[in-house]
Parts: sequence; structure tokens; C-alpha cells
Amino acid sequence: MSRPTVNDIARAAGVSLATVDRVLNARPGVREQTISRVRHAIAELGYVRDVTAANLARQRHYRLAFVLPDGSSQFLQALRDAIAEAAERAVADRTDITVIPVPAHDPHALARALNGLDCGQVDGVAIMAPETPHVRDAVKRLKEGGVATVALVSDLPNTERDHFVGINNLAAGRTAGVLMGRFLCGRSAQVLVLAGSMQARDSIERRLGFDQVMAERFPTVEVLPSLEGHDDGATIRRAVATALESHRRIAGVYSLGSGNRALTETLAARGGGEDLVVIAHELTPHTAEALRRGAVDAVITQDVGHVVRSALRVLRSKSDGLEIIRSQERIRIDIVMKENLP
Amino acid sequence: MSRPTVNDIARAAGVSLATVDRVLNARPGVREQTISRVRHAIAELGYVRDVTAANLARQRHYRLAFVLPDGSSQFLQALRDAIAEAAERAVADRTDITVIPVPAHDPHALARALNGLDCGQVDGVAIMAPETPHVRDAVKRLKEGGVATVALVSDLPNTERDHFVGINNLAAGRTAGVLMGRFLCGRSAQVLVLAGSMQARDSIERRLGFDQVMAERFPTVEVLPSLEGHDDGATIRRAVATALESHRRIAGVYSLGSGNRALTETLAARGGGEDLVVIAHELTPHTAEALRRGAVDAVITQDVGHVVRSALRVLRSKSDGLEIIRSQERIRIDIVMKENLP
DNA sequence: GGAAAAATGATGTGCGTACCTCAAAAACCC
DNA sequence: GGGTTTTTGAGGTACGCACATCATTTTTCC
Repeated sequence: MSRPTVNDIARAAGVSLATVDRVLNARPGVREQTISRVRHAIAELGYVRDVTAANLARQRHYRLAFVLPDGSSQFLQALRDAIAEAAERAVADRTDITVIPVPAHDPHALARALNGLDCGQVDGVAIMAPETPHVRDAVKRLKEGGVATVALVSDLPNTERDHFVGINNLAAGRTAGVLMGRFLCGRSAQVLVLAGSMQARDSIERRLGFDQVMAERFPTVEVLPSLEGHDDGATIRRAVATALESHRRIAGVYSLGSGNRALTETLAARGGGEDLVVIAHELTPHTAEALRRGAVDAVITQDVGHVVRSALRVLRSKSDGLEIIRSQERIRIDIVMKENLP
Repeated sequence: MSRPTVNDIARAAGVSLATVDRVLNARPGVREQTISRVRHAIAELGYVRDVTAANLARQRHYRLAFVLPDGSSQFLQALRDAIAEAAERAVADRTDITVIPVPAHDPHALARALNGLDCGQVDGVAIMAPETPHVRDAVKRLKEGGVATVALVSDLPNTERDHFVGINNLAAGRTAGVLMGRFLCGRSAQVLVLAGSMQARDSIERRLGFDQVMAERFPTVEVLPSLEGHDDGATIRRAVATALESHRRIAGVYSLGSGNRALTETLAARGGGEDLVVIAHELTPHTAEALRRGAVDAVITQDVGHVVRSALRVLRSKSDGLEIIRSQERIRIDIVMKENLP
């Protein structure tokens, strides 16, 4: 009544256990005809290999690594926390997780870190990095060494990565645009856009989506050129203050990436910005607090817990040569307002 | 180097394997002092029981049941699909899932179904049902029989259910309210509210949250009394049409539950409702399509896949007497617009 | 100090699978 | 038909743990 085992298959197919084992694990030395006999019995009885028992016997354990920038943004911190939490629970799934921090904005350090990975020592790598020739080469090397690779948060579309775990940033930008447009209620106003760096692919895509929607649906709104904050508080404060001075019709602010802390501080210092529509990315302790006190109206985000767990599932599957369930690995674009804060 | 096993613990604690086993599985006949020696060794070596090996040895398998209304709404259909998908994958986790459909709106059939569950045959039950005395008694009986129980989608707060898997419907209503208020852009207008039945606890809570926000933040908007559609297309069409006739300042529609198909059809037939703000609950093929063509502006929803997987995790943990990770089991209130459709 | 009770050790079996070895049977080739 | 190669069978060990039995040691108590 309960699940059939390899023994049941052997009996049903009229072969020995060893032959069933050979078929199941694609070992050589079995006639085509016998293979199909076994296959048939498997289908007949609805046999499903007990993966836990198999992994136990096989002593299989997955060695996975995360390569991340070592920045101190709250988003990165949240990501690291999620990885740490997943790492604890991953022990139960025979998965060892290593985090490899890489100095941000240092392509050479990144290349060194990626090339330092020994293909024999790692089964899969999740990489959060900008796409550069070095990265492309490193991913290629890993691929050739039989290591599964996924891009994390920011895609590496022109590499041989197996998968991308993260949101569609164009759609995220469009989502932000619609919220901004609707919240502005038809006012003919200006919108300030703040980015970390417009080099980053995710920032570019978000801005693009945002602009698309504004042009299509809210033509009375003028979207200003992106201010680049480069993750530096002082720079952001200065740039935002200057922009607010020189553009008198600013009614909305769209923050593409990090720097939300400096932004909201500057806006608060300015005062009287209660009717300013502020939309930001990434739910962090700080943006959550800003939502609570009304300093930010909406946050577009992705659940870092899901991102991490999805990356793990994908890396495990890929390193086993299995297919993934695409629908399950799609990361959603979350809209968070004060009312639906987790 | 790799994970320590029971043997390592025995050696480290200077006891035999049998004693370690007794401690690990809380068997009697071990001195306090010895227990703490073993505990200490476990902590020292960072031993974590290999749950998969343990379950293999124990021949443990989880028998879980879902008790659901047999209605044909797309939400229920999506829920059933998610359960079916989870059931397939659950085989790998030694989990057998049964779905017990119950005629909707029939308290006695529900009671019969719940009382028909043999506590010896089931380890956990997920129940989606309105809270009635019968249900309270049934949950109590299950609890006493050692069966884990969770409420699904709609809470059963006054029962002895172990957990609730679903969203905070008050917060969901508030979220809908804020979107409605902001999308109406300060117009002094009327909002139509459509419910399946105002008996259902989730509808009541959503309406309450919606009203709270409207009263607090959008006092110029008048929220009309709820129309009850009772999941019946004709009734909904008639009620909505009549309401649109008699209230000339309706600028928004809030649909609390099911009946979205009949609603959007009626609105479309009426025509000229392009500037009508429509907010609905539950992302289904139909509401997704309505979002795409602009018939609905936003959908407040919960991911049924997450709901089902969370229910499974919780039922397994509870039936093992383990604690759950609350943060991981929190179901988010998702806001979906055309731009961030999955 | 001795009997009874409690605690601990030693050892074995089984869960479902992987993987290995060696022998036996079958198929193939000339 | 005899030799060679290929295919199949039989059996064992291991993975990490649960659970059972029985023997032995230690503790407790009068």
C-alpha cells in the first residue's frame, strides 16, 4: 500500500535488484530491452525514488557559495541575514553554505574572488555582481568546471549563468511609475529620481520602466534626470537639497536604489513635504520605519528570504542536473505600504 | 569535518550509543547528570539530528488532510491546484495529502466531514471553514486526539487550532482602503462595496479595515453599505446594476471576496466606467485578466502556493511537537497591479 | 552488606537506497 | 562448438538513525 521500493520494482520487472539499480542510476551494461522492462515496471507501480534515503546512502552534500559585495547597505545586511538563517536550516538538507564578501566597486577583487573558487570544492555559486568581462569569463570557467551558477538580484544575461534569481527590474520601475503617477493625482509636477549609480543594470532598467509609464500614462509629469548618490550620505544630501532648490515644482521623489536614509533625512530637514509622494526600493528596517511615519508612501521590494531560498533550490537542482519548476522560482515584485507592512 | 553523528556524541560524552539515543528521544531511565553530559556534548560538537535519516529509520510519514468548501470559485480552484501540486512534491517529504471537499454553506455536512476524521489515521488537518460551534467542537476533538490543526485563509480564533495560515484581513482591508482613497484623488465620491456574504469573518474584517482607513484619511468619500452577492452571478449583476442606478456619485468599487466575474461584466456592460476605481481581492485568472485590460485597478491577494506550503510545514512541525519559525510562516498581503502581475 | 531498583552498555535489526565485487548466465562471433 | 564479450544475478556494506533486547554495572535503601 505504501510507496513501492526498488525491491518491488525488481520483482515486478522480473529482474534482480542490481539491474534495477543499474537502470535507475544509468549505469552501463544493461540491454535496451531490459531497461524498458524496468522502466515499465517503474511506471506501472508509480515508483518514486526516495530522495532522502538516496541522499543518505550517497552521502551527497551540497557545497554552495554566495559571492556578495561587502557593502553596508541595509539591503545587503538583510540579504546576509537571510543567507545566515537559510544556512542554519540548510544543514538539515545536507547543504553547506559559504559567503564570500567582495569589496564593492572593485572589479579586480571580484575577479580574484570568483577565480579563487575551486570547481572541485564547490557545487554551486550565487553571484551578485555587475556584469563585466571578468565576470563573464569567471562564470564560463565555473560552468566548464561543472559548477552551477545563478545571478542574484542583478542579472548577468550575457553570461552562461544557469538562472537569474530576482525581480524583473523593468517591471519594478513600471510599478513604481504607476504608483507615482496615480498618487500625484494628475498634478503637472516634477519628479526627482535618485539612484546609487546609473552604471548598475538594475538601476538602468528601473529608470527605464519608470520613464515608460510616465510618458505613456502621465504625460503632465516631468521626470528629472537621475541624481547619482554613489551610496554616499553627504553626496546624496547635497544633491537632493540642490535639486529641491532649483526645481520648484517637485511633487514626487523616486529612489531607485540605496541611499534612502540620507534621502528621507534631507526631505525631513526641508520640512513641509507632507504632500510629497516618495517611492523607494527595498524594504529594510529603515524604509519600513519611513513607511510607518509617512515619510515614504510606497516601497517596491523583493523578499530576500525568497530570493535566498530560491537560489538554494535552483543551485541544488542544477548541480544534480535536474530541471527547476520555473513558476515556483519566480520572485514577485512586492508593493509595500504602511498598511501591509509585514 | 562533516556533521557529527550520534557516535561522535557518544564518544565525546563518554557514554554508549544507547544512552545517547535515550537522551535524544527522551526515553526514560537516564540520570539527570548523564543527560546533561550528553546535552553538553551535543552543544559542544554542534550536533544536529539528521532528520531525513531519522525519518527513514522511524518510517515516519505524515498524513495530512485539507478540508475545503467544494465551491467553484477561481480562488478555491487555485487553492486546490496549489494543494495538488504540493501533494506531488510532498511525496518526497514522506507526506500524504488528502483533500476533503465539503458542500459550501452546509454546517452539518462540514461537521460530519470533520467528525469523520479518525484521529488515529491523520496527523494534521488544515481547515477552511466559517467558525461555528460545530467546528469549535470538532477542532477540540481533533486536538484531544493529538491531531495538529491549522485554520486556512479564514481564521478560527476561538478554537484550539494550533495556527492560522492566511493574511490579516483587517490589514488587507486597510490596504485596499488606502489604495482606493489615493486612487480617488480627493474626489468626494461614493464607493460601492460588494461582498459574498457578510457572515464570513474575512469579509467582515476586510470591510472594517476599509472603513477605518476611509474614515480616518479620506472623509470626503462615502462608503455605501455592502451588497451581498452570495456567490451568485445573477444576484450580483442585479444588485450592482441597481446600486449604480440609485447612487449617481459612485466612483469606486471595492469587491471584498468572490463574484469578481459578474462584477466586472456588469461594469463593462454599463460602459463609460473608465474612471471608476475598482479594487478586488484574490488574484485568479479572471482578476489577472481584468487587471490586464484595466477593468480592475488593483488586487489585494495572498499567494495560495505559500499558503499551502506554509500549512504543510506547520502541520508537520506541530505533529512532531516542534515549534515553528513564526517569521517564515507569515503570509504577506500582496498588492498586484497590471505592472507587477506575476 | 545484601537485595532491589535504577542506570548504562553491548549488540542487533531495519528503513530505502547507493555502490561494489564476484560469479553465473546469456548472447555474440568466427 | 568453443571462446569472448556482454548482461544479469547474488550478496554484502554503508549511510545516520530508531528501537528493541538482554546483560552488566552502579546506585539506592533498609
